Amino acid sequence: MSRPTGRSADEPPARPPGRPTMEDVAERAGVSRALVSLVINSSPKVSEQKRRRVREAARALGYRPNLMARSLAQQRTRIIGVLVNDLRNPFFAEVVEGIEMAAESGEFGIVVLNGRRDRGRELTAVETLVQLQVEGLALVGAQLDGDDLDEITDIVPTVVVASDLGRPVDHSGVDTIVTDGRRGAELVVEHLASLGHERILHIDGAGNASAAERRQGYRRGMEAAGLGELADVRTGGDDEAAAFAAIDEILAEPAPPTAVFAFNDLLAAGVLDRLDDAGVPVPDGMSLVGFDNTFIAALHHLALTTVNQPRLTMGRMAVDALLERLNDGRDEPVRHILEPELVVRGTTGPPRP
Amino acid sequence: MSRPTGRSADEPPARPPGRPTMEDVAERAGVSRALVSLVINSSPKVSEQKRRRVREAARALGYRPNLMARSLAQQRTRIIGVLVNDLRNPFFAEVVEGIEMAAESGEFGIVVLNGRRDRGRELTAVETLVQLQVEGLALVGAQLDGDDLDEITDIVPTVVVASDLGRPVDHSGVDTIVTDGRRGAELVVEHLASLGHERILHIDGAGNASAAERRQGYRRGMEAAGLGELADVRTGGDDEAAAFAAIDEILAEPAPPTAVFAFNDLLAAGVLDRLDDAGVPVPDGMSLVGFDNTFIAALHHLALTTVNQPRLTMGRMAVDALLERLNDGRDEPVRHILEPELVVRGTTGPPRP
DNA sequence: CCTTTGGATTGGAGCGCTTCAACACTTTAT
DNA sequence: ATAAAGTGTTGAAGCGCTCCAATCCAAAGG
Repeated sequence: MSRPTGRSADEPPARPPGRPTMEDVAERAGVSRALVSLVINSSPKVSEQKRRRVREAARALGYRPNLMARSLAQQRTRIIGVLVNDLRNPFFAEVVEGIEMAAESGEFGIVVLNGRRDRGRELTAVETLVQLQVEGLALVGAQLDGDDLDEITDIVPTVVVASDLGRPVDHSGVDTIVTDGRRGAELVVEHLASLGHERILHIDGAGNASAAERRQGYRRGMEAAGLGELADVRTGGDDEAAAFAAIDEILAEPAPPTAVFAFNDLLAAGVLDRLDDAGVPVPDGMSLVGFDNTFIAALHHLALTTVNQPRLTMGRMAVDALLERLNDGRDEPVRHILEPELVVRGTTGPPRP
Repeated sequence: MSRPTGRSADEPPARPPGRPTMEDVAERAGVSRALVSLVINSSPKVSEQKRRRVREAARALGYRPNLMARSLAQQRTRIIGVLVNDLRNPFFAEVVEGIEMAAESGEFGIVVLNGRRDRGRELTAVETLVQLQVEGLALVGAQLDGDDLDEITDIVPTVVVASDLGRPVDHSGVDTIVTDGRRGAELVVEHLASLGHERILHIDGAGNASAAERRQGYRRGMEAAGLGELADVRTGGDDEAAAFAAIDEILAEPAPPTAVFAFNDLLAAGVLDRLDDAGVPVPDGMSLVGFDNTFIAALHHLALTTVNQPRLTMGRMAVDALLERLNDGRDEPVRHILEPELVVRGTTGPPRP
């Protein structure tokens, strides 16, 4: 009575809509679904003969495993979620590349979501990633703060790259990979001061994640150089456009600065453009320093003095931090603070006498 | 039948590891799993009272729906997969932003995978996206050709952006959004020729997806200008470094060109650097044109003459094309060919007499 | 009073896969 | 010969969710 392959007239062959599933492959190869699964996952305990038959059937049908189903059954996704502040900023794009490369060699995939400089979007993006069941979360230059992450971090290991949650007190689930922005800013001021500059202005990153740190470094540097009361910070942002207003303002003043330290390279490029418009020569009329050492700074025609951050390394370290938690079970937070490096190019020189 | 170690018979439900599921929420709210599902999907047919109780329970437990499970059950993901040639190229990054924005307003999410200029990686990336069950596929500047996509395109609607599969003959599942690269290149040559240049060299994009088209446009332009036999193409690539060798070669020749048309802005920036190294003034000693009109070209210190491509628009159109297939059931291919626009800046001028 | 109606709720059958205990068969040890 | 110890293979129980048909219950209609 029980015919195994009893497909009688009342049951149509059934290739309704949809792609072939494991079931289809199994049927075509004349084996069980379980065996197909073993073959797909290249288990060693499958006879060469069946393995071939299954492979053959899979190819013939154009079978592709359904990652969603697999993840669900397996209770893991092997995906690292990446939230990036702004993909248009080459600095972040390169950090992400570093993350991607490292993830790849750790057998993980990544899913990148772009916050597009909007904190609200960052929040929903993180939520999406968590719901996607990512096994680790890398926040690149995120503007989110500790409170936003409170709930998240004890659900999924998190690493914050190229920005900082500030006091990492109660966030034992969060690792941090940053370049020391304070120190970087100090280096900048030291450099400018040693060239003889006194009126050194900082155009900051406004609410940007690393802005506070660099501001602080700037202030400290000014004080250390005995220029404490000349310290002057203007609100900028994180792209070229943000620089314009600040520069216009400065140039209209009675005693403009002789040097400008911009929050990042993009901003510095904007400053450079605006100074150009105004006919102020750089560095003779004004010295200028950026931050990040993106490829833009290296362009000979800009030759921007800046502060280097090792982007690929940061990306790699971020993934390593995650993998240590995932694979080795580490559960205390780590903080890697990388040394920034001043890169002197052509936009800085002694002030005009 | 001895059972070595195991859960005792009176084992309480426990909260093993793992996040709360719908089941947990249902239990806490004293309702069925189905009802919780309805609430989560904001179905109108739920009493206000139960809705509140479920919401409450969900919040208390920190419940987050599992997107994998949902997609599996629902048989759809609402995800558009994006494969991008190179995230470090601001041009592609902006196209992706356009895609992301459009997808968002169409209630789709996107997953971006980076090919990192490697065709093999592109292939596996596409495979991954398909397995992820994306509902649409956007290939941005991909190097893949028709054969690679043969199987893919009748599984999932595909749109090729900013590159071209060439003859779209048998690929009725593929839409195309491109700027007319041939025309763009012609515009460049026209511009240079009208300035009086004759020895106009093209440093191409090597195997890059849009390279052939621009090469062709260059050749046509040269012929149209009566400069056909002066046409000269050198192998470049798609980043700054690729330009160096070509420039060194050119400058060593007896009769170097008076103008260079580079495959894209990045390459042009490399050319500019190298010319700078060699002490060749631009545009007086050499005119230079890029392609893409990325923000780099707009920097005053480069002021690169280039060809604009409407990146955000391209991204939007790509998503629209996909949505037309997904939502409206269109099934013939469309090809949108956008008009390129020459942007004249400071790197082009008449040749030195 | 019973039936009808319709809104609110629920049971249960999947979605495509993994996984594990159990089962056939060898092969080897006893 | 039988028991023990492998090999391959498979049935079936999930993974967390959706969704349809069935059920329940009150209010309305006859």
